[in-house]
Amino acid sequence: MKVDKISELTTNRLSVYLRCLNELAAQGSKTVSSEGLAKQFHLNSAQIRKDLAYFGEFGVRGVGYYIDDLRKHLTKILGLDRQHSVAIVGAGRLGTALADYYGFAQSNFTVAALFDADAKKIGQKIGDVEIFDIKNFAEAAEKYKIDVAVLAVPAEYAQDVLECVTEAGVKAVMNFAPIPLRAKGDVKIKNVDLTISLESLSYFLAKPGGKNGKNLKPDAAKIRIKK
Amino acid sequence: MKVDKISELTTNRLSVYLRCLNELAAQGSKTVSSEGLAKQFHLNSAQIRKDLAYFGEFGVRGVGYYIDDLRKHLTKILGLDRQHSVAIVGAGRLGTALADYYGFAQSNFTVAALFDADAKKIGQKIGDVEIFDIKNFAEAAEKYKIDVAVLAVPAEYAQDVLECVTEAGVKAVMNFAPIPLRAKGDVKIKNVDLTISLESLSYFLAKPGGKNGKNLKPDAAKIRIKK
DNA sequence: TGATGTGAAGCGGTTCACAGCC
DNA sequence: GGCTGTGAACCGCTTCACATCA
Repeated sequence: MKVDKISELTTNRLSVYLRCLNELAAQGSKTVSSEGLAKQFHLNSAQIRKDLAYFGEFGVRGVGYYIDDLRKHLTKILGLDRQHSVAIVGAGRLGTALADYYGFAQSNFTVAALFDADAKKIGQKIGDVEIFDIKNFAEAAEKYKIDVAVLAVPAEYAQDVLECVTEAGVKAVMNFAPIPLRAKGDVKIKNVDLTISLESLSYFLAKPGGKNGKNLKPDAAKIRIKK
Repeated sequence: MKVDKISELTTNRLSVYLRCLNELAAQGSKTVSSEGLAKQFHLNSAQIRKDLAYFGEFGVRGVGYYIDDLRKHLTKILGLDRQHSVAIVGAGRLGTALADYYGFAQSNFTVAALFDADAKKIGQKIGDVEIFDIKNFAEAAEKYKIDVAVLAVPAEYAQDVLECVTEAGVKAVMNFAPIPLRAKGDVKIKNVDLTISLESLSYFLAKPGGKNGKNLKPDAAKIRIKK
């Protein structure tokens, strides 16, 4: 297995494992087996072993994994040993809320700058972070060494903003706009689509057996015109 | 295929299809083929047909789908024809930002109440929405007919809050806290884990070939202790 | 002995390809 | 002729089960 063909499902789980290990370390544990981790955090032990084995042989047979050692490896693998500099584009409610989201710092991300197109907002500060004109993104990106952009703009502007930030050399983008974006080249986009999540909840509530147990008409389950 | 065994991947795509159809309708189109949809929005035509066919025979052979008709079906299937009433728990930055997130209204969700444990916040209003004491969740939930809870609280409180809201009868929960929650019974939880998304971006930037093309040492790709 | 690392089996979702229908 | 609806093939991820090794 080549390291560049690892699925995102695997890397997402690495984040989860790291959290679990942090918790165990805080409790004073020194080692843990894949089975122990799985039991405690409702995971699958074989999957843990397989995920870790993609990156190296971190375990000791008969013992398990040394927690501190494995934490260091995962931190390195996930790139959490380096600082990242974030630009948030869109200084509306969501953008400004994200500007002091404590989760950023937790993962070695620093919000370095906000951007907006609204002249009234430019120059204001959210905490320590100044709002700049999106037109000046490229120079600010260089100055602050931005390597991650968060898109918190209305859907209709998202594609344009994406092109703006990728042209400035940003390779990692977190998109909150509810539309699929198309990027050229080697750019990673993570979509956080709250609309889809909401509608998924709505589907769950609406579907037969969703909200009110099984007391909806069962023959409403499938609409069939013929057959 | 029973309607209750449909994967979440499918229902998520239904949301996407509905968006696409709304866009086409706004442009004045009347019908569209699965192939047409796929081409325009970078989807797979077979998958569109299969997803839709789980719920009925909405298409017409030789023609395609009538856009308005299909929109109505999808709206019904996703439960977007009924109003939902949302409680946001946690009146911090994120919770208050979500309180006037326009995406809620778009999907027929109304934010009816905010909740917090901080006495200083209780009684304040964010827009039209009042902040209540989380201790009074059950009665407020009944009064406002809350059917969806959004958890925007620190990770260490999330499980307790979850139990509080599910005991009040809430069956659909959107969780922003970066920990996996365990619910009893027939409760749907949607996790929006920004930490995992961020760390996924971090992984992408850190991995060989991620940020700087292919100019990192190739032999750093896989750490192998032996073999 | 006890737990890892891993080939093989199992499973679910996606894509193909075409019969069936308008 | 054109496009849907769908069985079958395909593919990738998960889980199993065990050889391997401390």
